[in-house]
Amino acid sequence: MSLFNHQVLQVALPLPLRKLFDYLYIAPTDIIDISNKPQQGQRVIVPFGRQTLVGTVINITDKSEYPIEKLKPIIALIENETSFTSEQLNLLLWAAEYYKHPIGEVFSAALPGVLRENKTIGQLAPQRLTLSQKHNVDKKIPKNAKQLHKLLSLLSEQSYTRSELTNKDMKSTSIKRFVDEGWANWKTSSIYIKPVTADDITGQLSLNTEQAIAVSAINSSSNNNNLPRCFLLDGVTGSGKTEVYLQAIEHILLKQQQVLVCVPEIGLTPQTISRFKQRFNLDVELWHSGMTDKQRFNTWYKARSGQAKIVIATRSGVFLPFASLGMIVIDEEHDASFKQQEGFKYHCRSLALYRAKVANIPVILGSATPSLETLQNALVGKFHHLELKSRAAGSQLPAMKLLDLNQCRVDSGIGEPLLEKVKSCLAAGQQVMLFINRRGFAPVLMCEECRWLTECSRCSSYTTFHKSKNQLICHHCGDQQPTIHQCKGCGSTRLSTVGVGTEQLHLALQDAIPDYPVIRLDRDSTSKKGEFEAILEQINQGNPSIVVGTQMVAKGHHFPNVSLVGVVDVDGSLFSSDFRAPEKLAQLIVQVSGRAGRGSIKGEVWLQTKFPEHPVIQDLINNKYSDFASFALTEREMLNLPPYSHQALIRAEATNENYASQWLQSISPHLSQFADLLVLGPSPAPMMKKAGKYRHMLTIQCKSRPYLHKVVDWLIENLDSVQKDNRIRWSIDIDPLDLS
DNA sequence: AGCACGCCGACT
DNA sequence: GTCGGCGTGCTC
Repeated sequence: MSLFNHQVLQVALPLPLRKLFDYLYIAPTDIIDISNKPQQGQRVIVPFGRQTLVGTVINITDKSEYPIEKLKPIIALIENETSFTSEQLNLLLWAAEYYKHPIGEVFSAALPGVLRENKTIGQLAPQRLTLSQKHNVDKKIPKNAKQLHKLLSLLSEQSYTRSELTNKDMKSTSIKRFVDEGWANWKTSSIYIKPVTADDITGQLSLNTEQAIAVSAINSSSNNNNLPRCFLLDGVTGSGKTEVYLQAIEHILLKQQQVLVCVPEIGLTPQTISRFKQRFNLDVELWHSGMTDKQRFNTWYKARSGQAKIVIATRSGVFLPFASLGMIVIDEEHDASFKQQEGFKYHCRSLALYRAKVANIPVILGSATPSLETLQNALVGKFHHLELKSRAAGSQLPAMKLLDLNQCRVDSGIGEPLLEKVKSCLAAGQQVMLFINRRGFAPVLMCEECRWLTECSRCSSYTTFHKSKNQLICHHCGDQQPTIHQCKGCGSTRLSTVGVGTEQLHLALQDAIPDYPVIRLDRDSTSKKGEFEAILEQINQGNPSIVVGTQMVAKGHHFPNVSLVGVVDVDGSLFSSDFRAPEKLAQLIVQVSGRAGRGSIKGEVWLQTKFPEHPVIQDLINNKYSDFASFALTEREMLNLPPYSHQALIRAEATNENYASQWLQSISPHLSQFADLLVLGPSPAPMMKKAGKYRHMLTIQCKSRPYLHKVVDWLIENLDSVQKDNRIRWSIDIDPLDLS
């Protein structure tokens, strides 16, 4: 059915529904308004049931699947412009399809908070202080009023926002004077964006050969040959990755394009930011969750207008609009915080790669410990592999020590020699850091006599000991067996679990070393705002103390007085149910190695293990990360694990202990219609009981990504009809990282 | 997700 | 007699 002068708008609404809603658009008869025709990417305000919602126009047609007489007209087009660039529209449509996430939530996630409501960009655009024309201000300012003269000369060049003026040390009283006198006023006008010149860039460092090769490879990558434009910048700590970024960025800026720099959540440190600001006398903007709505809008706006030359952002920065994006840098690309774990579970790196491919611009993925996914891409030639192997003079690696826990007394997870070493460091006035990799920690039952571990009889995984159920559960395939009390290898009854938790370690240390403070640093102990910073401050004072923490402590911060780092629970990672645990452990060890012994003290890193001959352990202490990585990749290939296969995860949660698992169980038979598919589970999520909900998951693994997506499409289409159960809440995770 | 409607338990 | 619990169903 076609309607004269009526159009059907297919609108994405911020709802957890994988569909669009159709609305009528009735062209206004008013000739003045005729210019405001609906376009894709335009925000609209629509009636939805009893509420009104802000949505985004995705398609404009003249027919609808829905009975056309039931269609409601939109309330209004919010503004006379598109809220998403065509680059964003392309990215978001692809992302919704790839991650199988409700499209309205995807679009909503890409908007700054203030635009999720019925407000126009024009209303929110930052006000700029603009010089009035008629006044002869120069003569009216007293000679000795330096601030006012400086402000005048600034404003003679261009208009400024309040925050830009504050950044230039302008006092609010001076600004007020200008406004009160009528010399200048606040306007929302756009500004002339000055071209970037070589004068805007200062303080380049000279490059070593490897750095120079990397910079020239990136800068000479062009869009008219078939070489990949994605670069893995694989450089050890202290090898000068940042200088390579900066010089590659310089090249883009001089082409009058913008650069997006994505950093891990913890990576937005003042040092990083100031390094960019020192190098470039240009508009460097930030984008992260700690900013206010207004600050976020300003960055969004400046990226879109082209004013922001560089945006340093956490993962959601990949959605920002750019007038002319020229390059994306992902620093510490292996970092798990690039994957969103809740709601729309996208990976910043994957989206950056897609976005860059469409825009035909280069991407730099930088890391000292690249993810196996990225290394694999480099190996098969999808990415250029640029290596920086030499480190800056003066920095020396700490000594690595392996502590065999079979050969010494162990108390609460700490071997006696390590405890003695901790004491001697403290006595020498130094600090000690002890790490536990608790994420993915799962207790495995082990025989104290012959070191046999409880294995799953159905797959090649180890089973996890569940004390509450008194069962051994395989988190890989979900198989459950009653707990055994005798070793199947030697018959011994001396069975114990591998691994310790932070609390246990914290208490044990306080007990053993009462004279020094034991500082616990992890997500649980730092949930309150500012608490984390307060603890960091305490550590930074440098007084002898022991810091007990999880991986988060290893990132971004360096404490000057740490001479000893201990990785307490290496074995927990070796036998974890998460196949990525060894990779994470290797990354952690490389990172903490950079933490021990800065300055004059030579550091030591101690690894505790009951399996000193384990190949992963041997690789970690004797070889470089790259050796470990190629070993790990071989193993992944043998076991057909990612990146040699692809995974999708169905997570289900329910208030009843058994519902989620039973529901997932009933899904499995329906999947047998698909060939070449490995279905694992249901198995309990590592954090099985969370907020009173019982969580289980089903892993689907497949060699072919398109085929996997076909299966997931079928599931989404049929999950609610085949196995209707509204006591269950389920979600899908494509390319899951954290199997919890 | 909201927000209604709807049908059963403890309160003025 | 009603207030309110959250199960169920729908929203173009």
